[in-house]
Amino acid sequence: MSAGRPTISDVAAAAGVSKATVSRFFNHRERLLSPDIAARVQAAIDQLGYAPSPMAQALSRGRSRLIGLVVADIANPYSVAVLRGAERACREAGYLVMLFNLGNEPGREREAIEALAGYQVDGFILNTLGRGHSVPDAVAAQGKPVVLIDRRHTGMQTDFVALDNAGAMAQLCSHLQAGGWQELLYVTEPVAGVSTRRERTAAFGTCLQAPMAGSVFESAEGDDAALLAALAALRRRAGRKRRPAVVAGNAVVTLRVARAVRELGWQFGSDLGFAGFDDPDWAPLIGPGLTCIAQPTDAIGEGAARCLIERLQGHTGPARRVLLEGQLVVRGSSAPG
Amino acid sequence: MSAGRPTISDVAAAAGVSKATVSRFFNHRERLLSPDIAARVQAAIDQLGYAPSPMAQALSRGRSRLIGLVVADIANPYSVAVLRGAERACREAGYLVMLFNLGNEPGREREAIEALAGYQVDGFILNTLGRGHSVPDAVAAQGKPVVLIDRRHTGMQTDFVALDNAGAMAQLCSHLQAGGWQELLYVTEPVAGVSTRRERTAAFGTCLQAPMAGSVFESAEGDDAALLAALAALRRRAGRKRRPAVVAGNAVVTLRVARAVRELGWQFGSDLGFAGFDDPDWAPLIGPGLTCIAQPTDAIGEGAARCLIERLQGHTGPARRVLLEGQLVVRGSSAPG
DNA sequence: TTGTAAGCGTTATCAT
DNA sequence: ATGATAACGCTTACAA
Repeated sequence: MSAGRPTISDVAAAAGVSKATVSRFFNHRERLLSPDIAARVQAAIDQLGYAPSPMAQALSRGRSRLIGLVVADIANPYSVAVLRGAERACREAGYLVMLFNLGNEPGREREAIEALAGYQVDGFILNTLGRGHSVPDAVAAQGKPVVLIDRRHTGMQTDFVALDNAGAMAQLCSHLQAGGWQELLYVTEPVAGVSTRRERTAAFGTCLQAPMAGSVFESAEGDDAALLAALAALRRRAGRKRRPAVVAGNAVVTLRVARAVRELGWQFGSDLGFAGFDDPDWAPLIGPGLTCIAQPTDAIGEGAARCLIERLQGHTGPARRVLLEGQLVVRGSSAPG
Repeated sequence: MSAGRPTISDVAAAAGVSKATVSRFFNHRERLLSPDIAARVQAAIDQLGYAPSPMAQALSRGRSRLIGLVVADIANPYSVAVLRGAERACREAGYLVMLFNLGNEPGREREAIEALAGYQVDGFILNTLGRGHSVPDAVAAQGKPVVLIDRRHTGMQTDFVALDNAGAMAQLCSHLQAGGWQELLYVTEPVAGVSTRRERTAAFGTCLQAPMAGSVFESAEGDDAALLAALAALRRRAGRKRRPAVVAGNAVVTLRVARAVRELGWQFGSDLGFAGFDDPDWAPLIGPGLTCIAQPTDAIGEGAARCLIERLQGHTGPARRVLLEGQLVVRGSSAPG
């Protein structure tokens, strides 16, 4: 009766009622419990410091009020920022988030989904690596509602929340154009199989109306020499009449570009223009400050959580696509000249 | 028999054996199961795609193979880096980590610990805010093993893993001294009640043997004007014979100092020396590069996980203090002159 | 070596 | 309005 956490039986005994009554105290108090009994139960609960076991509840109810959140890489500030928004929204709706970090290791999605499913999560929020196709299968197997963040998967008709990539790219390019930066290089992590990267790259292509010209460079980790060469080529292409600028596909790329520029001894805003996706907190400190698209990460996370919770509350209907606008933060790296 | 996940009963039925036999297949296969029966069970498992429910197992066993990890702020790269190390070590030992993020909101520790305890976590790894004293109580109430990361709590006799703060501070100061930076300012987040900050501040004091001189400035969020004033005062104090340098207490402070220096129009490495705790990935990009102490975050997380798992495996004995060495990364901000 | 049955801490369906 | 009692999916004596 006393070792470990008190159970519903302990409370029932202490209050001199049945387990069912104690359970009702938590679940249907107003509707069907007499005030004096309720008071006795309350007293027993306080005295013992009782709290229901979520695990036992989940087992019995078949629902856990747990939401499974899979992130591609917890070390990536974007993932973390989104995670924060989602976690807060879930918590406010009475759900707890169970987190699974893929650590950027490919092929762990299935493991993640199954581990989470084992804990009877009621639904999934997925910010996956985006490659491979184990995700659709694994999710389908669970038959639980899902919302995708940032990266879509072919063959999955689920809710999807992300930045408006095309709109953000248009903002970046027209801003650069207005500043007189006409020879662009879009630097992205390897595109293959990742929807976000594909979309941004495609949007970059459509932004290249005359007088703008541009090309794309895929920057892989550790491949710094190639990036240096690409930047050198960019400036050569631009010559002395057209100003060269880099558009970075995300904060990881921004860091690589900043390192490269430093190594080349160039100055942002004069030797090379810059504007990129994501707005890391160190962006104002690099050279004259880096112009960036700040993603509404909180809203993305919150939107995803909302979508999922609506589904959990029975909302049915076609898969939704929620695209949120980025905010252009102008700094010296894109100064007109 | 078929809706939702298959259960142990489904497998038992399909294999024509009892539930107990299926259970034994997972838990005591070698010791007490005949090969042919094992094969039949295996076949049924494969056919149905069965996996045991961790929740039901936890309920039945009283142990969950879950470790509760509380982090002060998931947006803080230090927390995240430690988390990664801990998570990996736990996973390799067959434990899953259940994460609770305090989001830097004071007073949520108790909530966190109780929520985690509800899921029957076998033990806790705590990287808390460090203020208040709800933590010791809440933990004691659960009677489960605990290891503290980075911040200690008075009145808790538990394992503790952290950076060797005194050693790291000594490295920073003697490095600055060697470079001729003799007038120091230690900038820290508000010290009150946070053991790490207290220890580093104290260590700074003991480093100030002649010819070194120094003082301490507590920098609060949003209080930029005061920081600017403190830096100006530092340079004034130094005069023209002694070179002034800042020691930053962590990456958050480093960011603030970098912003302030930029605003003042100073140059790191000449107008102002710098060396700080934590080595964010943008440190090489600020001015001539910022000299930093890189914390062994992976090792800290892993060490904490190991400590806890040993306790879970029955290790008993006095509370341990594991202090790990930081690594000094020298860059231009502390250049001798 | 295998099966039976009683738990683990809840909720839900009956009665009363 | 309240109390038995059977689930929920699993483990573990105890029997056989």
